Amino acid sequence: MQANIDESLATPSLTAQVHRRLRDDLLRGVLAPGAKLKVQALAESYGAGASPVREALSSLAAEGLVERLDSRGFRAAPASVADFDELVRARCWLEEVVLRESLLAGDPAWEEALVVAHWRLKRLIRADPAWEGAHAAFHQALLAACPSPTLRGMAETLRERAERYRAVAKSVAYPGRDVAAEHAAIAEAALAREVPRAVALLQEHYRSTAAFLREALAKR
Amino acid sequence: MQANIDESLATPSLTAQVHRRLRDDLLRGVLAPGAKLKVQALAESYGAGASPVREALSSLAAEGLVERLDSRGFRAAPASVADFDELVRARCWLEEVVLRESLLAGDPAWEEALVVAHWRLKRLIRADPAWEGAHAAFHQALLAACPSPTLRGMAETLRERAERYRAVAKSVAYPGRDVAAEHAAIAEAALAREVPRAVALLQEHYRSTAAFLREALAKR
DNA sequence: GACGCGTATTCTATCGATAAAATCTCTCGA
DNA sequence: TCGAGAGATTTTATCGATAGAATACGCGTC
Repeated sequence: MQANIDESLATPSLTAQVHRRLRDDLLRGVLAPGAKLKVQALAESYGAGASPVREALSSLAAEGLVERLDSRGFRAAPASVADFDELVRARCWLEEVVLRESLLAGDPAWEEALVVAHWRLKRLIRADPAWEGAHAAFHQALLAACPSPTLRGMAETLRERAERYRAVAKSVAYPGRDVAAEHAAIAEAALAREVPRAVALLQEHYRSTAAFLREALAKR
Repeated sequence: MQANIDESLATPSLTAQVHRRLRDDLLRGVLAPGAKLKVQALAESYGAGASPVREALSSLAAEGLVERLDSRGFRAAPASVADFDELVRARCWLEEVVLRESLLAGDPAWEEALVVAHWRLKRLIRADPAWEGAHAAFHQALLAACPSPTLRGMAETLRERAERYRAVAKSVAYPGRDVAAEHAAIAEAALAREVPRAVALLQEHYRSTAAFLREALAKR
C-alpha cells in the first residue's frame, strides 16, 4: 500500500485523520457499540469542524462500522449475538475461498512471510499487548497470496468487524484450549498446501473462538 | 429491505438523494470511468450544496465506485482490463460460496421466486430495456437464500462494479452464444440443488461474458 | 399516580464563505 | 522551438452559521 507511505509523508487531510481515529476508537471499543455519535462532540474531541467528522462517519457507515439513522444522526454499529454469529459465518465462508486461492498461488516469499508471522506470534503470550497485532498479522499473512485484492479487502473488513467483539469481551479466557497449537496446525497445513485441511482448521479456529466469545457476550 | 419503503415515504435527505443519483450515473456510464468529479459542478447539477455531494462521494469511495485523490478531489473509479479481470475473478470465487450456501438453504419460497425471475427473464430479448433489470433480478434470486446478508451484500457490490463495465461496452454482441440457454441450465441445476454443477455453470457464464466484454474493452 | 400535550432545548442537515493547494497560462530567455 | 517560472485561476478542504427536526421536559388533567 503506497497510500500509507503517502499518508505518513504528506499532511493527511483532516477528514482522513478523523476517519482513522474514529475507526480506531470504534475497534478498540472506546466508542461502545450502539453508542450515539454526536457530530459536534466528536468534532471537539478530535479538534476538527463538523464537516470532516460527518464525512468520515459517512465512509465508516459504508464500511459497516457505523450506522446511519434516517435523520437522527449516526451511532456505532450495535453489537448483538445474532450479528456476531452472522459475522463468523460470513468469515468462515469467505476465507474458505480466500485461503484456498492463497495456498494455490503462494510463492516462496509468501511462505517465508508466513513463517515469520507465525514465529513472531509464537513467542508472545496472549497477555502481551503486542499479541493482538501479531495475531492479526498472522491471519493476514495466511491470506496474503490470494490474487484478488478485492476479496482480501473484504476479508479484512470482516476481520475489523470481528475485532470490535473482541474488544467488548476482552477479558475472556479460553479454558481447555490450546490456541497456539491451533495456529501451528494451520500454518503447517498451509505451508504443506493441504487446502481442505487448512480450510477446516481455520474454520474450526474461528468457530471455537466464536463459541467462547458468544458465551462472554451473552453473559454481559 | 424495509429501508426502501422508509426512503420512499420519508423525504430522503439530500445526501441520500445525491448518493443515489450519483451511483446511478456512475453505473450507467453517464459519469465515465476515470472522469474528474468536481464537487461544485455536481452540486449544481443535482441542485444541492457542496456538503451533501462531498458526503455522498465519501460513501461511494468506500464502496469502490469513486476514487479519492490525496488532496485533488474525487474521480470516477477508473476502468481497465486488468481491473475488470480481477473483478470477474473475485466474483467467481465469491459467488462460488454464496451460491452453494443459497442452494443448501433455499426453501420452497426461494425456489418459486427463482422460477419467476427466470420466467420473466426468458420472455425478454436482450435488446429490451427491461432485460438488464430482469437479468440482475435473476442473478440476485439465485443467491437470495444464502443465510449471510453480509456475503450477499458483497456479491451485490461486485455486481454493481461489473455493471459499470457493461455500460462501457454496451453495444457488444455475443456471437455464437446462447445466453438464454446458459441461464436455463443454471436455473435447472440450482433447482435440482446440484451444487458443483450450478457453481461451474455460473462461473462459466461469468467467464464467457467476461471474454466478450474484455475484447470490446481492449478495442476501445 | 400515570398519561398526553405543548413548549424549550438539542442535534442534525445543509448552506455560503474562505484560506490553502493545485493547475493552468502566458511570458521570457536559451 | 522548447522549457522554466511567476502570476492568475480553479478547485479543494474546511469552517461557522442557521433552518428544520427530533427529543426531552414540565404542566395540567383524568
